[in-house]
Amino acid sequence: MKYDFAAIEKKWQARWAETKPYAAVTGERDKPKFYGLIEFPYPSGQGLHVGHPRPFTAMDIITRKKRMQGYNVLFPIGFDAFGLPTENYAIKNHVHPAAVTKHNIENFTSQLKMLGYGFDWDRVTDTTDPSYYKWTQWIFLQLYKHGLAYKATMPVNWCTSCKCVLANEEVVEGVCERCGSPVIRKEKSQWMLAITKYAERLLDDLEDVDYIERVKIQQRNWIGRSTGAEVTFRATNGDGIVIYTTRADTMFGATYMVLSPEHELVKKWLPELANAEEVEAYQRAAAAKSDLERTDLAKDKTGVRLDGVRAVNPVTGKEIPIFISDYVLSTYGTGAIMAVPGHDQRDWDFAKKFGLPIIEVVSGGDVEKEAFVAKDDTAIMTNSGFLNGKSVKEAIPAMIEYLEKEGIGSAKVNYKLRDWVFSRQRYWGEPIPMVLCPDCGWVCVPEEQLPLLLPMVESYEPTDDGESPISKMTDWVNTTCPKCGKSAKRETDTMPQWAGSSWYFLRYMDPHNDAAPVSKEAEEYWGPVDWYNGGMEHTTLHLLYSRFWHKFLYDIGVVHTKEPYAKRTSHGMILGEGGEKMSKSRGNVVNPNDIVEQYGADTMRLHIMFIGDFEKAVSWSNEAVKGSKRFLDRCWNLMDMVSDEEGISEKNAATVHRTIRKVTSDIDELKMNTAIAALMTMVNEFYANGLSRGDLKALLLLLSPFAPHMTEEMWELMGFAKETGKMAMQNPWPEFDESKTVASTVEMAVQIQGKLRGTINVPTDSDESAVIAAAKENERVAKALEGMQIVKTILVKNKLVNLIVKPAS
RNA sequence: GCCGGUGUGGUGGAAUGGUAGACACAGGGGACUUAAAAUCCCCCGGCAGCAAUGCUGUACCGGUUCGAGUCCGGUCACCGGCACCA
Repeated sequence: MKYDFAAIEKKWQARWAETKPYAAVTGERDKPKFYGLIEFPYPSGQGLHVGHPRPFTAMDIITRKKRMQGYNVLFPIGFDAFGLPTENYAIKNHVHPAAVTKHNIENFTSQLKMLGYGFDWDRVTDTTDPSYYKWTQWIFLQLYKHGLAYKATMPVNWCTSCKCVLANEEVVEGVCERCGSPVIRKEKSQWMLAITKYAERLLDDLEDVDYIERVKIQQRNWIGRSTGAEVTFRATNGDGIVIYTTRADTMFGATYMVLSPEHELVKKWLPELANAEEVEAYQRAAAAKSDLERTDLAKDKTGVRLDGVRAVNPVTGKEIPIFISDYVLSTYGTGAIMAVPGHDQRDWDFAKKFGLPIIEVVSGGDVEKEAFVAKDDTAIMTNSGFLNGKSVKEAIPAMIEYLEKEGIGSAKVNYKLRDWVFSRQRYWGEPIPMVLCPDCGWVCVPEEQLPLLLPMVESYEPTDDGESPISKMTDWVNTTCPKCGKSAKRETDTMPQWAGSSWYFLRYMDPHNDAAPVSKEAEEYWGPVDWYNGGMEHTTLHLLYSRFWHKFLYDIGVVHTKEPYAKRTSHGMILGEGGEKMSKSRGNVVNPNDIVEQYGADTMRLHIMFIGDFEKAVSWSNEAVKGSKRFLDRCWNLMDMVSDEEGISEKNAATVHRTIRKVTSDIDELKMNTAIAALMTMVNEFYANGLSRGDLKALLLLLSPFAPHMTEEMWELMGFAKETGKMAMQNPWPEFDESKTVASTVEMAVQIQGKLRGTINVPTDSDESAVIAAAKENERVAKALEGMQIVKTILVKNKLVNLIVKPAS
């Protein structure tokens, strides 16, 4: 009988839809729970591409194995469906984004079902469903009520093409992460979320979670904690200028100061400056620069000296000039620095350009050539009064202690992380449930009025003045103040795409709850997510944002754990043939549908796992898929050669037990490629030795997470389903017997001086004398030993023996 | 510049400090077949050799070790992240 994958896959998918073997049971106490999560897809119009099945199949395999190991498994799926591509498609084709979304979700759903994933389809969550975004809005209101959401006018990243504000995390190398258009700075009033208040916890709690190291490192870098000191410099007009420095030790070398162009003291001082016009011109020029231009011009320092105000270095007592320059950022530290050109390269560059004095206060370099920035023990303070002779490491705390005693400074921790710009001037997102009343200011939409539905509009086009399309819907915008009843206006901006995805994993636990985002009972049972796999590109966006929301929900008692995800792993990208990124323009996009049609879902699943190291990028090869199909064919054909023998056969025992051990541990370690290789080896052995019914049974159970359709069909055809009364996937995961993994004889390597000279077959666990005796009988070894005497032997049991020899005397 | 990662056959990739190249793809040979496909079996890093076998080989240079793809020091190349963060 031929392996008719199309019919088999259709049959089993229908049976699973009917019997729901993947349903998770909230509150099941007889089994341990396991919550496996994958990042829910954005339902794009192109449908699933080969990038999706990689993480999905891996977690499907993990959760299938967990079920067989007796866990109550939650493996859910949903759709992160708000977002720009859908909106843009809707604009172009004059259809409502909701209709586009519905259509795309249907398409995705059928594709996911086609691949045979064991999702609990009764828990599907869609971020654009009002019954879902009701709770996204509710969480926003809680954030607002706890002072973590606020409206602020500030320079924000503005995408010139999307006509929309972007979060810092969405700007990559000065251009929009989505569309690649230049990003400029624009003063706008925006909703902000105070993620910086959680910076320390987001950093510290990384210690308690099992994330792969590069994710932790990337989050740490993004949060960017630095320790230093804040110091007040006195200006000649009496004002205090607060600066932040990590190098308090170098204060004796501070020969000038720099404020960011946007610094408030500059505005205050303008009237008393002799060159106010020049200063204002510089400020205007800096504001007009895009992020890209700011970084492009990094090499060439610009700035203007403030003519009329100077500062006093508090440790030297000397008067020093003050500049404004855009190399000092308004958004980090205090927006003002003391410049130490001898020991900071940026200050050095600026000082050289403006002819400012450079003083060496740390010896060891040549400050005439470049800034000397070393901080190790060999760097010794000089020209620095009471610090002279100390190392930099000693000098920093000594100076901070001095500053604190004098009352002019104190230790300070700073973070690179900025607050999260939370409003978007687009249609297809969650409306922000706030009302602006001329008398009461910002007022929350009452919780009982949620969800605040998106209004139907005629056009979704963003406006050139940077207002949301909803702003034109006067019926919707004009409302009454929930507090005082007077006429008021609704917020017309919507939430960013990251809002809905910041808590969706909680909704899966209790997807139909209308009284709370998630019930206490369900959250306490399922939380936290045991294993979350997703892309590296979400490390500083989604992953950080959702940790922040979760910590907030913890603080207000919605969830019982500080961290949402106990474990986080990450998959590499699937590249096109030749290692290039898949893209429509290159024409190298692989559609999973085509693979499934040609080879079947089981082959697709198996191959995407076999293709290479899960964590690394791999290139897709249409040719290589055949190998995975061939393997499944070989498995199928085993049915023709299986003997009547029940139980694991004697001749295959070592192979079978070893394979069970290998596959079991490899799945847990996400080494699917070597797990499959081990299964292939086992099948090759079966072809060489023949196999029993028990051998085949073990193979089917081990293979069932990878190729669930074919294994169920074979399980049934072989009569195993009748015997056990269960589908293969409902049987216990096979156990291995360590004692049976070893064969009676082993092949050992014989080395002489560390070089391989031959191999010998000896009984397992042979001792040194037996091994050496056997080695001497080996022709090649004997030849190499001629005229030599053995002076030392190193024996690695059952592996190798290394003979150290010297010429016989 | 800073922080990560990677470098192994024609290709994708395996190797708790212990027989480098498992397992596959491609390629070559054979069996079956009227033939092809499919299937089954064998070979497949390089150099030399009919072969047995020998030498050599994991980006490069050096070190530690009985033994190094693996550990240490240095160099080069590529990939990812951050980037005027004081």
